[in-house]
Amino acid sequence: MQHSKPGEPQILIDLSTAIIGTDGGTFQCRLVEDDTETKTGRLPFGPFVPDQHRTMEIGLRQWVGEQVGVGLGHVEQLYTFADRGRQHTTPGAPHVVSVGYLALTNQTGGRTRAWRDIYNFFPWEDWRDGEPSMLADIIYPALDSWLARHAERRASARLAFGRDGLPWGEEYVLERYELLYEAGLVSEAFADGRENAMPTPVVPGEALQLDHRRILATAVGRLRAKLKYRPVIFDLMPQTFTLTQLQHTAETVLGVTLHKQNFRRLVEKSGFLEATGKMSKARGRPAELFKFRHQERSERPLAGLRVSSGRTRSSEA
Amino acid sequence: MQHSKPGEPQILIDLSTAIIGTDGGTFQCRLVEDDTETKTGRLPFGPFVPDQHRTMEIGLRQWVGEQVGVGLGHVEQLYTFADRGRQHTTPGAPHVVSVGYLALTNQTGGRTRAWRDIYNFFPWEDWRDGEPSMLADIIYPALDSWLARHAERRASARLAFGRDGLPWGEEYVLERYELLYEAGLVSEAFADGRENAMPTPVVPGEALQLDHRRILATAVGRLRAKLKYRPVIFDLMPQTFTLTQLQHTAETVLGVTLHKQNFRRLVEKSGFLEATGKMSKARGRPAELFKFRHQERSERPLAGLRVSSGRTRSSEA
DNA sequence: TGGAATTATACTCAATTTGAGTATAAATAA
DNA sequence: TTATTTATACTCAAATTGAGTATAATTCCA
Repeated sequence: MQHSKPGEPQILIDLSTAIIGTDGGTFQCRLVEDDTETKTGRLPFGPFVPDQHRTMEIGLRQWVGEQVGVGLGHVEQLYTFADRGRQHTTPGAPHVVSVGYLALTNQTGGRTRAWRDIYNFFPWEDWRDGEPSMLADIIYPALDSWLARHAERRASARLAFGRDGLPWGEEYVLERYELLYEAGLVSEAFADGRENAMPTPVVPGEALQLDHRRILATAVGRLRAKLKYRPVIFDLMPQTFTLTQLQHTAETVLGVTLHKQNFRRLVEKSGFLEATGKMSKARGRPAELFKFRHQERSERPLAGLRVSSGRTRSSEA
Repeated sequence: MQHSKPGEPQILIDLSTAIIGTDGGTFQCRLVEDDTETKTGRLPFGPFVPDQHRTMEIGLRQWVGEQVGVGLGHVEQLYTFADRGRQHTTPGAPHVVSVGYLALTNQTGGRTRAWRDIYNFFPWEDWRDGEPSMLADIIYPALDSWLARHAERRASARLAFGRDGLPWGEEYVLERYELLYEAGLVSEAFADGRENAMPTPVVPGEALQLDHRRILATAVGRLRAKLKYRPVIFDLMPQTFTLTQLQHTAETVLGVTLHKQNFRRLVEKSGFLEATGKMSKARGRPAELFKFRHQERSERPLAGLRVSSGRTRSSEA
């Protein structure tokens, strides 16, 4: 019950934000541009300074504003990571705890270097064209060989990766990343000094600085789960949009394809949409433009968006 | 991107754990017994000391072990609270951030002073005998008068409390508590020096020290939500149990009554239960004793436990 | 100019799940 | 022995879901 006495090592809190948006079928995360070309990317982050920041959200908005200047919609706290040896590890330095946040935006900056495709960091998470072949080719063999020495983790691996006939749960993004980390299959596992040599095989997928890829995995997992019971998808949409655009956004986030007619039925029944009367001009038959009814936001869960994972893109008629 | 320089005020992290169990229809939380009779209760908590605790969970297990000595089942991080002025507020003292945890146990100590009924702290959350009359009698009038001056919070209040024909969502425990706090209707709102005099009416319900009632509200909300998609309920059950006991536990946690026959159907179909062949000895017809299949735990979501809120206890045939 | 291709939208239908019962069985209490 | 209590089995209509087929309104291009 006593608090730590003066003289004990200081604790520092970093606020790190995964800013997520979509842009025409790509799933994007905003990185900071201040790094040299050769270094791995990083999320916007900075210390929580209680004297300046009445709440952590105020602090994070300051760092986001200064470092990337993106307007944020929905913001939510994800998780607080504090394991020793998973982030900054200068000996003697204060211990750094990082509080991860998810922020959604509908202003993605197209294809600048700063907006990066999230599936670059987690290529095994994109099932829109069917099961990524890297799972069977690289990940499962490597994971199985590790599991042979770590039988106690087998049940977690079955659930996370949907082995032995279990379904692939698209929301277990963090669980999958953590297992790969634990198995030494992502390069961050070796930046921490847990082991010395970085062995092959390391699974494809770009790394990020510090524990930022872990925070991003948490963000994606949370967003995928939340999409199914809260109307957060509209924070990713422009003012008006067609039902197909809405569906593509959902598919981009979830990493699976959906059944078009049923998606339509679900979303129309939900009561969140208001027809604008205007039409989109595109290739085939024009689609009606809808907008989100903000008044309804707080009301209904938009239950569903239940994945009825249609065909994959490649197998479409 | 720079970290805080030496000389800035120190940050302290408190790890606070809401240990939850059930005991024959009461919903219990473990408090620490070291307080004098007159003081409000508190959760087990203590500082996170990075040099001693490799992870926060290790730290919390230490404080729980020392302060209450309860064996923990499922443990999960809830949220990190850091708002200035919502906890310790000695000026000049280090800023305290608290990380709240939920822990489940099946060893409740009966009716000691240390195991307290959670609905003492949130009496408006127990709908097993129908809507608590205090809502219409005390809470809604007080809340409405506050909302008249804070129209921007009206939508949140409608969702949290299920006004205007919206359903009561039993998982919005934190949202309801936060609104009552914001409206100045719980006594903790005045311990912080935000306002000086503590006005009446203050809503019924016992307070806890620091921000512990807020952490407990987070815990209950999370548990209620999680019950619907993960088999956490079994962490609250003894080794073997009848279906009725299982149902009573679910009702106790959710604060509503369930339709017996449908609960049975749901739970039998889930595949989590294994009949032991033994029978319980009680008043009416003996019930079969079941046990939880641990191997299945990781596999299925126990989808459902969908509240089909049967009759209230009082209106039963 | 007139299909072919493309995209949007409407509608169907069987299987499953849900909500709300009724009916019956096996014990104890009086 | 009968009432009371509790457990369990079964029914049935309504709603939801999964997976289509059918048709409409455009542009593309030969």
